[in-house]
Amino acid sequence: MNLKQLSALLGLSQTTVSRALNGYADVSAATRARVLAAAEAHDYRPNTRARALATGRSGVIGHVIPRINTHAMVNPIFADFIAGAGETYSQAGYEMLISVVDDGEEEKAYRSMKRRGLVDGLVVSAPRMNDPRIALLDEIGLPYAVHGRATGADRPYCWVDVNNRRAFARATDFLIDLGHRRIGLINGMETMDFAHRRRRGYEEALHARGLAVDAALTRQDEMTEGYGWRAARELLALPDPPTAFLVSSVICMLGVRRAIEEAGLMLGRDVSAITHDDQLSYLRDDGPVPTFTATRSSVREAGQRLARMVIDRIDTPQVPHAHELLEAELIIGRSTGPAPR
Amino acid sequence: MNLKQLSALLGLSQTTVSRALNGYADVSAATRARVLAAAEAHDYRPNTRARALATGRSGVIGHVIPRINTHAMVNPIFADFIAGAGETYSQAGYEMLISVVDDGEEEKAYRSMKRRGLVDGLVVSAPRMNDPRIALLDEIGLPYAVHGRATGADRPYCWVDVNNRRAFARATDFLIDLGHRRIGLINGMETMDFAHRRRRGYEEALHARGLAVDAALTRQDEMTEGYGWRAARELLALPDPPTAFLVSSVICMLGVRRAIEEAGLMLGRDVSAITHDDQLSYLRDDGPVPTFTATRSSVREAGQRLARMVIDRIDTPQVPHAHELLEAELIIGRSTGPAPR
DNA sequence: AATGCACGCCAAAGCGCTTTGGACATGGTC
DNA sequence: GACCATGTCCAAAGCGCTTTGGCGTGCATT
Repeated sequence: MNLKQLSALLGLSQTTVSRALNGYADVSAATRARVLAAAEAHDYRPNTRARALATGRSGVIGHVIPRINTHAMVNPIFADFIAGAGETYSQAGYEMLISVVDDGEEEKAYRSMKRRGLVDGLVVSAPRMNDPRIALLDEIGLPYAVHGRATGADRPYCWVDVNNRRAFARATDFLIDLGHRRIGLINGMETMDFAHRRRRGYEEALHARGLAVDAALTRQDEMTEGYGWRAARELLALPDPPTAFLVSSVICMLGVRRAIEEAGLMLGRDVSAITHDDQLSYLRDDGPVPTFTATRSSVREAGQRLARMVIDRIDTPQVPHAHELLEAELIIGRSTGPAPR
Repeated sequence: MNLKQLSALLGLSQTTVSRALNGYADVSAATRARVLAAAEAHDYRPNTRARALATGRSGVIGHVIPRINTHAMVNPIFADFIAGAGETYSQAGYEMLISVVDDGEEEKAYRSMKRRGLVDGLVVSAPRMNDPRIALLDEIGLPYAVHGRATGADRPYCWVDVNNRRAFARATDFLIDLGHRRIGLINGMETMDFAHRRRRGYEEALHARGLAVDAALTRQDEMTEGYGWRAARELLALPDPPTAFLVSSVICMLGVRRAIEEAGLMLGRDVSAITHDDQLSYLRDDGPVPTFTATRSSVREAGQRLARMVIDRIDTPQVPHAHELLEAELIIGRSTGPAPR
């Protein structure tokens, strides 16, 4: 059933049926009701491609995921982020397109998407420091919003981000309050903007309390369980080991806990640790008293908000760039306690 | 730059330019070369929507992810699976569309996708026992392929699956060879087809060696770290506890290891455990000697193969339904050893 | 009676591509 | 010289929508 058939059936022109369906005012109430009823009865859905061609809008928003080498680490937060964004898209009548492109082909991919009219807008993920994609997309002229910020980008752009700096500053502060003086940082890759900000929060909090930053106590790498374990093991083996850790993700934290327990220590008593918790659905930690003390912020919610933001950007490009800074909650669990003396 | 402009520029008709670009034979070599050069020079890309409308094919393949309640557990293998499928799609010139739909709306979503001409084909994930989606998609007439099988589906369909039954049978057998007689099964939800098959493999292997299945030694649930920990803890607390475990995923396994270590036991010496390993990129365990003994099969590769399969299905629907049964490797790591006596 | 104005509807022109069904040369066959 | 096959190219007709511009009709205004 297409528009032509539907309008023939109703004895109306395609114009009128189309306008009735799309809510134009110049259709009488009676006619609109008839049209709506018939559309419903025959389960009519306008053909997406034809509509896209006619309107010049595809109703699709793209997410580009770069494929680094062949052994790309897929971001563990990807699934939940996508789920969140996807929910919002569905509600708003948009579709989500995911494009896996070889690293280095990203620019080509963006340009191609624009030229082919494939998408109305884009979501940019995992911004790095001075991320070049922002200037690029402005040049290409594709609406977009960024999940995170790109320190060094000197132009305005839309973003949703967690206040990573403050989250890690608060967490550090909390540990200091508990009497910890040597605090290890098991960070993500600091070329990633979020990790950079977390380090800043950590360092600022230490300074504010008159504590020196000891480079020997910090690590950065891709956030796997194995990395958490290795890093914590190494740090615990130092002559003057840290009594507490800041950890960048729950997966990492699982490794940290393992290293602590292997060392015959007890998490939350002998050694404290706070992790950032993105609330990944397959790593939920929300009993009455959570296992881990954490700076918590739902990446799924970030996905929802970011989706909304791109849509707004597409609908009203003239509005100034929107920002949303989500504050992470500091959730007290069983992995922290007073510094042992 | 669109086709009209490009052909005007070349002094050719749109027909000829289009046919030159699309490799038709009735274009002279010289003309084709000219067209190709001009297209390259102006970075011409045919408008996807117009082409889709003209050809009746969208060049898009859909992945539907159902959103169960609000607290949907997003599948942890989702990201790697998507990455694999996405790679194949890019190479084949297809795009991937991901649609998050409320549970219960799935049928409506499929029908709508068909009517709107949104996608040329679909990938069905996480099949349950007697999954109704298979009959539904046949009725709707949308090409598809299934990631996994649906026990009870009585019609032919395309699928890619891991030989879960054999993998778990082999793992069980291996543990029996090591002298284990009481083997616990920490399974996924057995409404899921893969979990059902794993249990079958486990039971068959026990029977084949004359061992009885002890229902008290098996568990099923969503595969989280916490579940692995709880299940292993409970089982270890039994009067006659298992000396070995079969575990359904690496995330679960992390919890199992924790429970074992908390109990003061050593994994691989006092208690053995084998997990299934989907080779998730953020949970890689591939040192020279892996931490975990595992039945290993790359979900990313499954994504690649499944993508290829849907594409083939779209291109040549008349061909009989394809199947691919991937055998999991049994990788010996440090989490297994002879049964203590 | 002439004018103006909503109101409700429609014909037709796109959107940018693909594809059908020729048209026109050229050259070889009989 | 008539005929046919072959090689190149093209005009025009869609694909299924949206949107522009306009056409009647009836009613209030002048």
